[in-house]
Amino acid sequence: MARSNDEVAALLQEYADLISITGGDAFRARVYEKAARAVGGHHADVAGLDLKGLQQIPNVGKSIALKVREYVDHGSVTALEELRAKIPAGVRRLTAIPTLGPKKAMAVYQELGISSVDELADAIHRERLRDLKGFGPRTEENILHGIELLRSAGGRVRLDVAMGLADDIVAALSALDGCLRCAHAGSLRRYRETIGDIDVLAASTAPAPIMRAFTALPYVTEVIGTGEKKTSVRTDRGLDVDLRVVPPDSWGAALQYFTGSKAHNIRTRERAVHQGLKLSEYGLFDVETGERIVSETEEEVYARLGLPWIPPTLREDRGEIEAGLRGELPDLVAEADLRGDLHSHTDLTDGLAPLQEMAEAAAARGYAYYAITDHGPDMAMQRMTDERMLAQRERVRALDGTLTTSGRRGGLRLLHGAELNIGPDGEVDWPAEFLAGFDLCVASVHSHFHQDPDALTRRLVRACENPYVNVIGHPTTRLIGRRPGIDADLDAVFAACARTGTALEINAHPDRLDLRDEDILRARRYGVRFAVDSDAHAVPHLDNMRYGIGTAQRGWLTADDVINTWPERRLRAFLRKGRP
DNA sequence: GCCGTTTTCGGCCCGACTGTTTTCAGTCG
Repeated sequence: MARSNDEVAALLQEYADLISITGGDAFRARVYEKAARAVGGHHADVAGLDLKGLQQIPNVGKSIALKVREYVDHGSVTALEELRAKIPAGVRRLTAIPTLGPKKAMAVYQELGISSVDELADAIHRERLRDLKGFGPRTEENILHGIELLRSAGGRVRLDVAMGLADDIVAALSALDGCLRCAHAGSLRRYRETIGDIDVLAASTAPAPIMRAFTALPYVTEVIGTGEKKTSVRTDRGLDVDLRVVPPDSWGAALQYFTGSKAHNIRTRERAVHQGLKLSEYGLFDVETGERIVSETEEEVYARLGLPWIPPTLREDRGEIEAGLRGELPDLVAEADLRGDLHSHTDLTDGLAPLQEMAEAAAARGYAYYAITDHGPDMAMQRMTDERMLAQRERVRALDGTLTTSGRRGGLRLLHGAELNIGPDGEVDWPAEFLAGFDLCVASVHSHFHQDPDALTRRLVRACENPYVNVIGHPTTRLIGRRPGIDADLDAVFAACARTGTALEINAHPDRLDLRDEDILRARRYGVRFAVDSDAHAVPHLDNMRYGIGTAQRGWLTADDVINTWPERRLRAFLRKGRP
């Protein structure tokens, strides 16, 4: 069941937008924006907080707390309703057009009464914008072009798609003579689940040839803007790419700056200001003398601000600055910590590769253990039977320990498991006697997504209470950009996982990344353990683990939180789940 | 409207690029 936080965050963001459009105090608008983000990311449901509790949330003071209470109690906020009465919703939507911000939106509304994208396009064709101050022919062109882009709905792109393109670009630019360093930054370096555009950073003393090579890349369809230091292009992959070229000795400051997030940067720059310093992409400077203090590495920049180096996956202004100041940044789980993968398929069900190939690929990754978890019979299309599953177990046992796994003593340990289906009432494919024969069971929801929240919650909690269910697979079943997660009370599920010794999966497939980072942050407060799994249906899917680890890091997880980093003995003890 | 190692008022991140400007506003990240 959806928490009120997301609704309230949307409301506060709308209020901020309307303040900007009406020309209100820009600082006031910024506070509402910051409060919106803080509410959205707050662990507790704001519907259950009193005024005092609300004011514990950063950037929520008395005034905003009162508005939140008003919304929770009455379903609306008077101040917001008043602004909505002045500014039609369509005017706010105009600001979604690239190059058209709050000022221009207000201008066309006030001067011409335009309050929708269609009306705006029409007005441009009738040359009605010509007489407006600040609007020239290029502005019209840009707005029309922006409307086209908006309508073709580029949207955000899957993490792995963006990573592939970024790797290509970095490789191409790195090969150039004058390019001393090159790397991707931005939300991609932070492993956000979707990517709006790619930021690439290069170090060079001669930017021009790099800019030229960049705009000439084969997948570039349009140059949005180009200068000596920055060039932006559109590509045929549905992604825009920004390239920044900086002097080599600015590399650290530039990488820090272009990695973001914006909110994290604002916090670091504020810290700089309080110390009489100025932080930009060119370095950390003394305000008085203008002298550059540090700039070559990220570590130096953070250190001079009194902070340890902060991993990019934490840079979201979710408390990482405060934790850094206290020396309490988590020692994040890394891909190298993984000892195995606990969720994978073979061609016995809907996987593509046979058991042997999947196991060999796992061994090649240097895993100590690897679980085969094909679907149970409740997924009728998979044609699973007891006999087929038991026959697979024979083959798994025969293969167990026989494959040399790189960099480890002893052979790859194979675990025989299953991905069970959690039925509408929380029951799973097999009775206890049969389940007892597996080394581990993942259990996941695959259908009946639209039950009411109570039923969905009971269903997942009941699965946790099954002594043979060790991992809840892709817990919300969302598909990024295509299907929202189920509407269960996740807090109740998290509590049940912690109570019963059931791990929550972080499914590493870039379509899922489920649990998502914000849910992980909440779940870990309950003391839940996690399994970062590839859910591989083919050999190349094993490489998706990096996205699962990135997501786990965004949820502030350490290796100790993740059961498939544990030594085999500790893992097996966890999988017994307190059974006799 | 929030906040505080400049604390109850006076600040609030910084720079690149574009277009319409004769010196700068708007937008973006």
